[in-house]
Amino acid sequence: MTIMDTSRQDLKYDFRQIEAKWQRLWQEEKPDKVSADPQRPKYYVLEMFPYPSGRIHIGHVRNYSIGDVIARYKRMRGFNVLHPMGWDAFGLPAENAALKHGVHPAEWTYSNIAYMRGQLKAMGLSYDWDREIATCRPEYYRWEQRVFLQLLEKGLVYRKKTTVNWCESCATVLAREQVINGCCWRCDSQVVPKNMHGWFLKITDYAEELLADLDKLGGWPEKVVTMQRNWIGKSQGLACDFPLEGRDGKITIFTTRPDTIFGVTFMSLAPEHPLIDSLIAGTEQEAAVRGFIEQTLLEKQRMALDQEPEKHGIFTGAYCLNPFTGERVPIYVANFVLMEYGTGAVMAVPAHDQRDFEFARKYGLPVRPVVQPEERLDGGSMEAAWEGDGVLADSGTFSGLPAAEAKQAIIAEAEQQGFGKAHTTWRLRDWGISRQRYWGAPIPVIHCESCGAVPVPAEQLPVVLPGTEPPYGSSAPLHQQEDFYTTTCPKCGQPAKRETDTMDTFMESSWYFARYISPRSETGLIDHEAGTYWLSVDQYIGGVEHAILHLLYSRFFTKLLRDLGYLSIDEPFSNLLTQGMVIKDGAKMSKSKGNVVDPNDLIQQYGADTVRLFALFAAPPERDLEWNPQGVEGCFRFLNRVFRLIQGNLACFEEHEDRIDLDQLAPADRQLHRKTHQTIRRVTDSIETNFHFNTAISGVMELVNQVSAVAGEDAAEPAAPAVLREALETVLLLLFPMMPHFCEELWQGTGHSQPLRTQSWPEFDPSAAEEDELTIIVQVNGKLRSRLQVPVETGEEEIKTLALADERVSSFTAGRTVQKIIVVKGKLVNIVIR
RNA sequence: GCGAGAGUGGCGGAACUGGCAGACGCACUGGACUUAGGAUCCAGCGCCUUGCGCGUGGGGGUUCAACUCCCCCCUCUCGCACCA
Repeated sequence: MTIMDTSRQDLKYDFRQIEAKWQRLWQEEKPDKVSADPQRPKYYVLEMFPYPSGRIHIGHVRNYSIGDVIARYKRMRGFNVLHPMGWDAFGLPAENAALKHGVHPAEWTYSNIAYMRGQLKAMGLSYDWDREIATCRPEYYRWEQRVFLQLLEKGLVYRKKTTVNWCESCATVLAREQVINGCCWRCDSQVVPKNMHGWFLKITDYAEELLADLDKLGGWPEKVVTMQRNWIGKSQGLACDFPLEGRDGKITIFTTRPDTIFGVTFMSLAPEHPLIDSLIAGTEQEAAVRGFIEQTLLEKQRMALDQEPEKHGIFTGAYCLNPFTGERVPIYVANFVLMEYGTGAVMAVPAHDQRDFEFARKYGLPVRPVVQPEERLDGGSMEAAWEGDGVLADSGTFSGLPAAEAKQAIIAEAEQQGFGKAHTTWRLRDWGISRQRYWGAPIPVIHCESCGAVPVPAEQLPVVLPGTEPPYGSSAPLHQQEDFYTTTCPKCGQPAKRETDTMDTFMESSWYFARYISPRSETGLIDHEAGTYWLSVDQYIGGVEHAILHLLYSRFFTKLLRDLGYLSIDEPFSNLLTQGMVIKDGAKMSKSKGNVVDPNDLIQQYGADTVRLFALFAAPPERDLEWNPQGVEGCFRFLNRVFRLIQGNLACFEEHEDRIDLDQLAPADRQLHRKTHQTIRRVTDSIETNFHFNTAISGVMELVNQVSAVAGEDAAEPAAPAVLREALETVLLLLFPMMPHFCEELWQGTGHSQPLRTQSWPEFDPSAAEEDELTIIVQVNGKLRSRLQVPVETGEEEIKTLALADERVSSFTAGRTVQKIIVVKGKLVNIVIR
């Protein structure tokens, strides 16, 4: 036993030896390996899995420390805890590394995984390592391919030609988040729109449910829920046809303000609107309109995304007719109308829409108010659009109706007349999952000249990405890999070509939480029974940067997998904790800023327990954490203090007198015993209510401070051994989830035969925690003037008397009239004087 | 512009349901031990004009009592951004 053998003088907290010892043991014994057990309550805690970029960074340290405390705490509370880890292993950086260093992406990825796994183990994280997954393995993505085919069959996957963000110099499609101010995030060259075929997932079919089920996510931060709600962006209104004047055809518009339809004075089309061609063909405006469109599109491309260009447009020369009034409406092309939203055509109501208003004023178009607030609007003199509520005016039979009522009435009328209907528009787009990249999961489709896009038969799955087994082949995109590319059609047997796009890596991360349930299953994506037991994830933890993409896709996938019969849950993550960033010198850590702290160095210098403690102590988890090297030092000091404190009081562990009799305790012992139980209560509350480990830790620090005052050789009155022992054991029990190696070592060193991890979380004894004296605050006119120490049972009248008799109080009350005295039981007295 | 969150000592952060503002830690100051101290221990530590003093971004309000509730304003962070 390392501790007992050393003489007190030389005692040192040797974290290297201690951490290595316990990690070795955990590696051998696998104490955190779990299986489904319906007899026990389960708890599934999950941290967002990392991309194997090469090394763990400090944000990972924080994320996994938080998750590990929760996992260990829940185990001590008797839960059967699933706590897995894996690798989000497909992605662009591997290809970049391949280009730069000539290593195959697979080799690069697997060696990174091996290194980072070692780093995680050096942190002492309590994962069930037997469940580790890597998404780049065919054993993983074969199920994704299977799901893809099932969705294809259900019509939830489709292929279409669309405009994508294309980087010429990298020769690839970029995801929207990889386009920064119109430029490529890697090479900074201009991103251009390009029309290409791609595969899409019909997330819009689930828009309604994705929106409605946000209400079930009570355990999510409000912020994330709101962001998702905005992202989905439901708006309800009227889709309505405006027939063209003097020719066949119509313009369909969408509006959320059908109540303003009598105020339409012109029509605006997006520059990309397909109708424009036929409207202007052969007219004298043709050249001018074409020139305008060309310039607008160019401008749109060049414009930095964070500024709005001035509104401008051009008259096409054509008119359409307002279906309600038959009035002629001039048709404009306008630079602010988006083809991607609604129908690409907007009925313009300058009196009630600020953009239309600005446009109308600029081009001298009429402004006609039709929704009148109390103070009557005048189209000629208005200075801004009125977007508020009001009563309809100049609106035919609808005049006089309040706007809200008018909306419904006008929609009903349009439906009855057959030129419009109630319509809902979504901001959410279908999810384009095709990537022209090598390092991703192949899309299991074969293109045949006569049969078209043919699904790969299920029994031929997985479609394995070529060249991922050593010796590694080329990392070139799949269409350059002849033997992969060329195949035969499963339907007609003719020569055919495989799909060469791979899937967006967000696909893999959308369902990994489910694969952890039965990661080695070769018969299905998930073992149904185990899934029923373990899912959903009780606590998910990760960065807020995934608030939309990953978390929305995972919710979507959960519903897809449910509808395919794999899962029986509606939502994947019952509770979500979005941890803040780790910052240094006021800025996010980044290589370019040169303020990066390498966890490796820290663990070398202080040990994992200290680093974990600091990551938990410096800020509550949801807030940004300012990295402070001196703060780390302070945590290290704390560990050393506790170490010495326990070493100096080993004697109290030798006696095994367990009973603590409240009535027999000396006042100092009673006080320590009380503090011990108050600390248990406080730490438990901090963890249970909001995972505020920072306050939990400071609670334990207070207890340690108090023990220090009454323990050891220097103490004036040595504490009773049983009380001291209880206090010290409590310190170890409460700190264990945060600093497991340290606490296990001391637990063993103080003569316990069973490991600390098998112990239950301590229960607090309310009667032990109870105070028998109270400090009553005495205020005069609301200001603190004195304090009274009274027994708990002191009555109100007595407290009043004592307060008035208090010397410091009477110096304020002397010569004044006491107006009233307010007594708050157990807390304070406030004497109000004039 | 819209939406969300935040603003407390030199710093990170505490404060239950309206009831002691500044727990805990860092930094700093003084002392002890010491050849030495960047170890350890002890003490101090919001501000000032030192008093019926001031103080939780600013201004008002409700209240016996406000970091906490209400109104107005300022600043910062994040997200979305011409969404019809």
